[in-house]
Amino acid sequence: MDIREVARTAGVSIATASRALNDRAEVSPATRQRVLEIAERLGYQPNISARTLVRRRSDTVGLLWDSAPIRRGRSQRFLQDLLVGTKMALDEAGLHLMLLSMRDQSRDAVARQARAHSLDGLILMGVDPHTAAIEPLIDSGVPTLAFDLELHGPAASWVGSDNRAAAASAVDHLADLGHRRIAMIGGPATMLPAQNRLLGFLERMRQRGLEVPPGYVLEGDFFQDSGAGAMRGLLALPERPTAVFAASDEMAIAAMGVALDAGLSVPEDVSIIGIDDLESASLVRPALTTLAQDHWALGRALVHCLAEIIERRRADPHGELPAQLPVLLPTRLVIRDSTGPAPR
Amino acid sequence: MDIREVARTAGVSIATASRALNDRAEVSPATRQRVLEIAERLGYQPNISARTLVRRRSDTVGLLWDSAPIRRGRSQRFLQDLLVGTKMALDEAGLHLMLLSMRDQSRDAVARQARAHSLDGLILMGVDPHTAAIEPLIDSGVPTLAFDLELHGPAASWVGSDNRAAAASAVDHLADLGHRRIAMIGGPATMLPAQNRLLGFLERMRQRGLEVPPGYVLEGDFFQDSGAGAMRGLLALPERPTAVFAASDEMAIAAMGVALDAGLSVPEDVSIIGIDDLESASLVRPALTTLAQDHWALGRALVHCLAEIIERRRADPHGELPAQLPVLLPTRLVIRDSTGPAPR
DNA sequence: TTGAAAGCGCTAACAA
DNA sequence: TTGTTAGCGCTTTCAA
Repeated sequence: MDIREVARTAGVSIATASRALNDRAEVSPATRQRVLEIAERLGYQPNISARTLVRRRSDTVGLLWDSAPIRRGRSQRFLQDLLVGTKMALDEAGLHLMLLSMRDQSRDAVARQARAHSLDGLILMGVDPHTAAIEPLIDSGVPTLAFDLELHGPAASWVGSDNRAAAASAVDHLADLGHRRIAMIGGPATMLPAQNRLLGFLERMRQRGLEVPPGYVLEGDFFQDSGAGAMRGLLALPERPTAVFAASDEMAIAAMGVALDAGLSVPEDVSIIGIDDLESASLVRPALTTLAQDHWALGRALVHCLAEIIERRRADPHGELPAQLPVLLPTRLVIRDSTGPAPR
Repeated sequence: MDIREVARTAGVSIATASRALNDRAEVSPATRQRVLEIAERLGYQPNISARTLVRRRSDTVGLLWDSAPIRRGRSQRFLQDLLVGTKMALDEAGLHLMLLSMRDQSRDAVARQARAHSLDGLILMGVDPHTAAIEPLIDSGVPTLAFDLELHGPAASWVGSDNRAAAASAVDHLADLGHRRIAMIGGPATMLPAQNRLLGFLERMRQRGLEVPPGYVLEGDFFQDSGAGAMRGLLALPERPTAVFAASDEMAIAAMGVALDAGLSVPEDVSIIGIDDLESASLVRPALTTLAQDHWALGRALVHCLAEIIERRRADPHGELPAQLPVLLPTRLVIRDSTGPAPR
């Protein structure tokens, strides 16, 4: 069932059938109508490969998601949520989604995959900023948008939550509750969100005149074990904090578990706040206070930017693109039961 | 940079270049070597659309995942895990993954998409068994494998956990701890896993001589709210159960929350066991005892079956396929802190 | 407004 | 072992 069959049945040429099917202007209403009806009746479905081959665009976006951490047993909940949000947004934009793998580790593997599949654009999530693959990708000029990864290039940009502001809100929330000894369990120093969360934390602590004693800032890796380990360190301190801000819900929940197991009450003895708003956050007892990242909004924002770059590229393949600014979305403070007034 | 360029540079015909690139036997080692080197040097990357068009296969599998529940705010953690497991397995099998959407609700939308993209196979997850789209899909003859959905056809089959055995294990575990008043919060009656979990529960209860009083079997929908609601019902019973088996971790965790909020101790007053082994299960306090579904193994099993059907199809496009049997994988009892000896 | 024809980049049948 | 050639199904000039 191809376009030839449709054309023959409708008694027109293939060219005309194509024009009608693609809603081109130069075809007469009557003809268009007839072709469309016949295509419908015959169950005609255009062959995407043929179309992509000749149009040199696929209406498909590739998504690169480094699954190595998951392979090592770390779950990356948040990225999974992000994936869902992004998929929805792509659906709305009429773009297909191809999941790419990072198995091929060669420098330009990604750019090559993009070319091979005639991908219109690329999305990066959970990709290490030091991956050698990024530079050739930027150079290739394929429209690319990343989550939480500073990407700058002629057709590249990035989207993320405003982590600095988020961390500041966390400090504000705790400080407003009367806490003065506030510790932070940070993320890996190489990652942008971790950097900004730390920055926002330190900044706001200073602004509010709160000290950060030695040992009060620990580096985790966003995953539970590191959160638990850090919390044990915090509890062993001669003067332990009355509140802890963890740079991920996963670490926050693990930290809370350690506190509970140590016989402390949360939030009576120690308040804990996370960031992400994973589903687990509302499931655990006490339910976790956290800064919610809106993965739907992030997905939409990303797809929006990407679609715009693609559109611009199409309109003028070699023109200058206006510099793309990163989009930073606000987080939302969700107060649950793991934070309360400072003890005494 | 196309195959013509490679051929010209190597001083051979396009056909020979193609043969060398595709590792065909009829090409001389010297020629092959030369072509490969030149392709490498030129950064040649075959155009997938062109290849798909002529070969009529794409080495790509489509994954259909009904995101409507997520759109309604239900998370489907387990499917997300399954997606990850499946993606890994596909990578290993050298298959690309295309995420399909169910936006187009017409009966044969899926089969059409499969044809349009020349997809080699299809994976269904979280798809309602009553969806009208399934029948035309089966009829279309596209190799299709589903999770937790009885699919039978010339090139279709399915994979899932052995839910009946899983439920039986749950009963055994609780009964071994001395529980006699065991209730169950089931899943939606239309869904296969829910049916089998209920069946396994009732069967094993009978086998062990345990009664199931009226009101002891409640129907939920796998999501948290229904678990909480059901638990409230159970606690309101004149003689409340000492143990509850919930047909999903999400319901189990919510049920546990209700019990805790009602001032009961878990597992001292009531034991709770779930099924899935979501990440949250190990995060909540008390940590949830559950029956773990191995999503990696499920993914691998599914991809294995699918690849086999695809292979067979290729070898003999119109031959009879041997009847595919569904693959049922065992679950694993993970004993944590939410189950304990029966009270008194 | 329509049709004829070229060609997107590749594979594979056939011939040499 | 290699080359010539005919398409795969579609879009898009160009001419009518």
